[in-house]
Amino acid sequence: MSDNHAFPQSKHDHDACVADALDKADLVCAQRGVRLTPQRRRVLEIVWASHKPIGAYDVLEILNCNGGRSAPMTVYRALDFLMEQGLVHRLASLNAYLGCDHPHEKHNSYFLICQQCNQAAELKDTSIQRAILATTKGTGFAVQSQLVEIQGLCQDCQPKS
Amino acid sequence: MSDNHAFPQSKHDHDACVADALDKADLVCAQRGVRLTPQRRRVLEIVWASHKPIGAYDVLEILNCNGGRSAPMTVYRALDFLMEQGLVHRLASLNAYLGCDHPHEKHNSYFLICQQCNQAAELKDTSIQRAILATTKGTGFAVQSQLVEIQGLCQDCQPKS
DNA sequence: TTACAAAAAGTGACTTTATAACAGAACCAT
DNA sequence: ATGGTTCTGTTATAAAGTCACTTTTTGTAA
Repeated sequence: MSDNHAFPQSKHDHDACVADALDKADLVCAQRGVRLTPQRRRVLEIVWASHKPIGAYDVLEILNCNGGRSAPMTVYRALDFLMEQGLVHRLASLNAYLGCDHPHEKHNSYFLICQQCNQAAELKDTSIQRAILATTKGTGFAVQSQLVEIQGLCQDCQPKS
Repeated sequence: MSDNHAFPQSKHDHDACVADALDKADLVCAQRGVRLTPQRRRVLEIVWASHKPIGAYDVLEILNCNGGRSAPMTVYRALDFLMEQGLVHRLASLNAYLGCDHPHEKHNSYFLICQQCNQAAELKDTSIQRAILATTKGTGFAVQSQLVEIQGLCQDCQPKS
């Protein structure tokens, strides 16, 4: 079993992982000529640091934990920017946000969400995409975007046999 | 192109369609020994009558339009029951509810949502399901349920060539 | 047939999630 | 420097959903 696109390992270096994501973000924003301002960077950092889908108001709470007084709009604006740039994704079934680890490329991603530990994994695979296109073909529907969120139990949370 | 599982035709008999759905609902509830009370039946009727995904508060408004005084809980409780029985589905990307036209059988459905006319179609197809299972296989993830919502333009709303 | 427990509905306050609208500050290209 | 654009602050409010408790209805069984 490869660890490619899988759930974050329980024993990995969170800090390095977050730092890496921020580096990537700096890079793609510089390349695109958009501004990863301190606010936006801080929100991205918080989302990544949680290492699982996190709600906007939870982000806000962390943002304000040192006496800050930011309002919800601040967080939503930052999240909107980050989503536009593909740096975070929104999980509609959780009303929560998750850092994306390959923001440099356009992709149709879908998500595995563990109902036990609340971790989520983003998978990048074309077979579902192909199945969707094949299935909708006969309907005359013009696909623009898709939302695929799969609930279940990750390997670590399954009852051991 | 078949009209099987497609968008509702613009010129179909809404009333008959709703009546049919209610008949089916009566039947499946009777078979299962659960109670499709007047409230629940009325909410189901409203959802069906809209013929497109409808929000809980919009249901409430219709429910109350003749001087009723129902509270949100009333609607949410009815919707919860209807979802348990597979009589309606919730579209997470819209926070809206849609009547299901084949409540008698268990099914993994997915949805085409037109961004123009806001109609939605429920598709029942196993190829996406198979693709999901095939893709998740290597991850050790145990799939329990899935959410597939596809945004785009239905045939009627596409720019004509 | 009445009495009782379970299921359903009523009620009001409340929580969570998200947006609107407008004012002020920072940035940056000329 | 200055003026437009982008970003942020701020207040209020909308939209979606839940909690906790009460009352009513309903099916069942003594």
